Amino acid sequence: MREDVGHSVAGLAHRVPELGALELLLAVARLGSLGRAARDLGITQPAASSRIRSMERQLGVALVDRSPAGSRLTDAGALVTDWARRIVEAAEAFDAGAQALRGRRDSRLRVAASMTIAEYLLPGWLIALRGRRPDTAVSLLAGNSAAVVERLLADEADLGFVEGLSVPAGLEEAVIAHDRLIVVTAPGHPWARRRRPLSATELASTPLILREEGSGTRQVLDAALGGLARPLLELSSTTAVKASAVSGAGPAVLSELAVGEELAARRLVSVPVEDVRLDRDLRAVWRTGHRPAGPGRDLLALTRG
Amino acid sequence: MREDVGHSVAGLAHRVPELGALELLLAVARLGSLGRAARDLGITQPAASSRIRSMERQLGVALVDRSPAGSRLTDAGALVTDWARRIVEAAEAFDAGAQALRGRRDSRLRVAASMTIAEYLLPGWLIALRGRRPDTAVSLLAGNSAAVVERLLADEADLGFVEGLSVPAGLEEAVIAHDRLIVVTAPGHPWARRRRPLSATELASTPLILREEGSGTRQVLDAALGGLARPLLELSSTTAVKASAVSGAGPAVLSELAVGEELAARRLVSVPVEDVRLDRDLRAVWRTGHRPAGPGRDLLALTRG
DNA sequence: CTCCCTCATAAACTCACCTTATGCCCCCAT
DNA sequence: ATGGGGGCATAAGGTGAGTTTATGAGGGAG
Repeated sequence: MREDVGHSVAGLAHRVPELGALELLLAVARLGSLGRAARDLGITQPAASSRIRSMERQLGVALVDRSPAGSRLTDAGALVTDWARRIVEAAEAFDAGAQALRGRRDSRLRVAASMTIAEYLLPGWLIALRGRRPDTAVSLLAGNSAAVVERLLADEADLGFVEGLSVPAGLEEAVIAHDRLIVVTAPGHPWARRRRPLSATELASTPLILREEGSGTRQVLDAALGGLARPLLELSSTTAVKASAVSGAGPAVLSELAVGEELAARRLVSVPVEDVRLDRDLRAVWRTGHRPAGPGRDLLALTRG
Repeated sequence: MREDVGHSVAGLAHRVPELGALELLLAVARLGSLGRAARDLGITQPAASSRIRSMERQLGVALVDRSPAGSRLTDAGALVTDWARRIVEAAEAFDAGAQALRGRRDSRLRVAASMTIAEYLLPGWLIALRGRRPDTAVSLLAGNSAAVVERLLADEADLGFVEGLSVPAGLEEAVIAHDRLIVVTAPGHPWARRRRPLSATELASTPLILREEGSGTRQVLDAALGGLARPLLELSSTTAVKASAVSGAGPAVLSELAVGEELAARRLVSVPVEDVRLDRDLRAVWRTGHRPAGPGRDLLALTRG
């Protein structure tokens, strides 16, 4: 369990420039001059010059070509800048989420969302919403589907997002997207090299790494297999399930949303399945008669294909 | 063009904890105690305590429940930790790429890759490779397909990755994955609401935001349309094309790899197309008779589905 | 009851980063 | 030719965040 993503190379922070430096690099790429980039970030030109220089020293690569006419990225600099952009985008998602989490009850828009949606989708939506309505304060409350429903009925949230199967009474809903559970294993597992799809009975008779009973993910799987899922491990967070699967503990069943990066990096491999309905809808929900208006309506519009 | 990802909220770095703090938070989540997390990162327990505390102050949310038996994440803390993990993973990719970029000629494995692959796929592969062969030093050279071929033939690289259509002489190859070009627009564009797929003639008769002539992306599009692609803008980097499309300048044609996040966050919308072959293969290439052995063979194995 | 592990607090030190104040270089316009 | 302005680099000084060491308080297990 200690051999996964967080495997303590102990010093990532010393080998990767800090966020401010990466932002500065992006600004230089965008504006074409150290001085303009500095002004853009509200620091002085010598500070920018020094920061870029120490980043180049740290990485051991020249990033920008300085000239009396301005500064342009080197080839290596362009590549580094693109990698840096990924970090900064993740940081923007973090920031959007964190602001909503801190948001007080007097926010213009009170959102309640299930963990999976809050984790993987909502930050992106909030960034898009901020692009359209920069002055909207959003507050976020994350919990399981039952908690979301409760908040809505108590009028403590204007708009909710859930992934369960159930259609609660007293609420209206709209399907906004589809999700699918998939079976994944570490690349070394025998199933990783399977060509023939797994059957429902095979899946039901194999011990799996699963979320705990009561979670949306588990509900869907149990329903699909007729309540027969046999747990090898029962863990209470998507992340813990992923970590176990990556470390080779066994096959796991998870939302497609949760494993995109792991599949791309081949830390996990998807195993084909047949004869099992693992699709599920993601729904927006609100109190009957209180269809969201204003910013809520905008957010809802963003989430629909 | 200034209204995109890098839109200078000027202070992201002041609102997002720095990488060291995020790593610390992940360690606390993993190890269940501030002290153990501190030891894991090679700092003292008071330093960890203080850092977590200032992070909580910065975010305005309690992240961990302290008890004499240890520390566990709060609900909000679990969410924040998951968002933080995304940043740290992007930083790990950055680090893996940067190390390879700095790598000297005496590295055990010399890789040459096209920009798109170096940008989006290679860092993940390098992380996976490091997991299997921790002591392998990799050097990376990124350029267009022609440069990759040149390096291989001059024996300045052991293994290359290209996305072009061509099959160069003197080299052997293996298809490792498939990529697809897609048409994207900002959500406000009329095409974003189309249901009927675009025809080849429609695509060819509409001015598009494109990569420059000579790029792999442009080659594939020109071939698919019979050399008729009409540029609205010609830009020399994938990033610039994306930024223009996001800001609503017009429809763009880009690799699927490049726009995953933008599609997920609805900054861009994919437009269906019919009767146009926009698929392309991603290939590993090496000098005839010099099929990679050792670490190169491992990397090759990683990249194949 | 005692030992150990947990976390918090206080005081002193370090050092990375910023600002201010320069200087040099180049291009352009007068 | 000759300022003026934009570009970057360097030097010197200040400030603050993060670190360590030292210590104390609380709870659980043997």
